[in-house]
Amino acid sequence: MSKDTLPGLTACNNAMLRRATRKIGQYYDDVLAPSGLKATQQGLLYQIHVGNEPAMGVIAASLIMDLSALGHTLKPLIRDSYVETFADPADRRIKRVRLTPQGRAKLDEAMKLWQVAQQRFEDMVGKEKAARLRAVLDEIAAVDFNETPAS
Amino acid sequence: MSKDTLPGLTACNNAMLRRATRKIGQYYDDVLAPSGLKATQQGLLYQIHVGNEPAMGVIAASLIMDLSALGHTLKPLIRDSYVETFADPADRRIKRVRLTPQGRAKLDEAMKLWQVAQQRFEDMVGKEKAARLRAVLDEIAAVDFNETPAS
DNA sequence: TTGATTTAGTGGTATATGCCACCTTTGACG
DNA sequence: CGTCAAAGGTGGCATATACCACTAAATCAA
Repeated sequence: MSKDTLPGLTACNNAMLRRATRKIGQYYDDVLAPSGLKATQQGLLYQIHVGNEPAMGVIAASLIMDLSALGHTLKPLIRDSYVETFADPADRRIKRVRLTPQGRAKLDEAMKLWQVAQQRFEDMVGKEKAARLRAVLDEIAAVDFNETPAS
Repeated sequence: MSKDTLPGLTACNNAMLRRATRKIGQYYDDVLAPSGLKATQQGLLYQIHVGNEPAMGVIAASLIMDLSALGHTLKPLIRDSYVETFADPADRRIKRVRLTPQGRAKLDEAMKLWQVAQQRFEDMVGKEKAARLRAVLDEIAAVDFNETPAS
C-alpha cells in the first residue's frame, strides 16, 4: 500500500481504478497540454480517425460511454472545428462523425506527444506489466455483470 | 480485444484505464443506486469515516485528487447533511471533515450494497485476478513520472 | 397503410475532476 | 516586530460522464 493512503482504500476495485485513472489522466494530460487537447479528446479524435466515419452510437459502444456523454464531449471539438457530423443518408437517425482537416492536423500533433507519454509510462511501469494491465482492463470491460458468475 | 472495439484502442494505457473505469463505475453505481449515493460518494464517505476527522488536503492526497475537486465533490454531501466541516483549532487554515449521524447511517446502508457489488465483481473476475489488478493500480498510482525511469 | 415499438440522438440536470486566480493564516527571518 | 513566502482552501470556469425525458426516424405487425 502506498504512503498517504488511509486504511481500507485499497480494497475497493472501483475506488482503486478511479484513483489510478486520476493519476494517469493527470500525467497524460500534462504531456498533451502543449497541443491544447486533453487526453480524452486526443483519444476521441483517434477513435474517429480510425473509424470509417463512425456513427455516434458505434463510438459510444466502443468506448463504453453513454451516448449522451459522447455528445457532450464532442461539443468542444465541434466548436473548435476539429470534427464535424453529418446524417447518414441511408438512415437519417444515424449521425456520423469525421475529422476536419484541422482535426487531422491537431491529431497528428497530439499523437506525437501521446507517444512520449506512452513511452515514458512504459519505461516507468515496465512494458510487460503495462501490456498485462491493459489486457486485464480490456477483459474486465467485456464482463457482463448481469450474467451468472462463471462456475 | 473485445468486440465492438475500433482498431488501436487497446494500445493506450490511459484510454483503457478510463474505459474500464466507466464500465466498473456504472456497475458499482448501479448496485449502490438504492442508497441514493454514487460509488464515488460512498468511497468518499468511507475515507472520511476511517480517517480521524481528516483534513481536506489529507483526503485529497490519499485519493490522488485535486484539492478543489474534492471541495466540489464534498458539496452535495454537505448539502445533504452527510458530512460537516470545521476549522482545525490549532491551525485555522486547515479544514477538517467528519460524518454526521445521518452520514454514518447512510454509509452503513451503502456499505451493505458495496459488499454485494464487490463480491459479485470478484465472482465474475476472479478473486486473485482482482487482487493483482488492485495491486498494480496501487503501484502505478505511486509512480512519480517526473523521476528518471528505473534502470 | 397505419398504429405500436424500437432505435439513435438531443437537451437538461447533476456529479466528477482539473486548473487557475485569489484570500487567509502561518511560519520564517532580518 | 513587520514583511514576505509558503501552506491550505475557495470560487469560477471548463471538460468528463451519467441518467432521464423527449423527439424523430425506421420497423414491425395487424
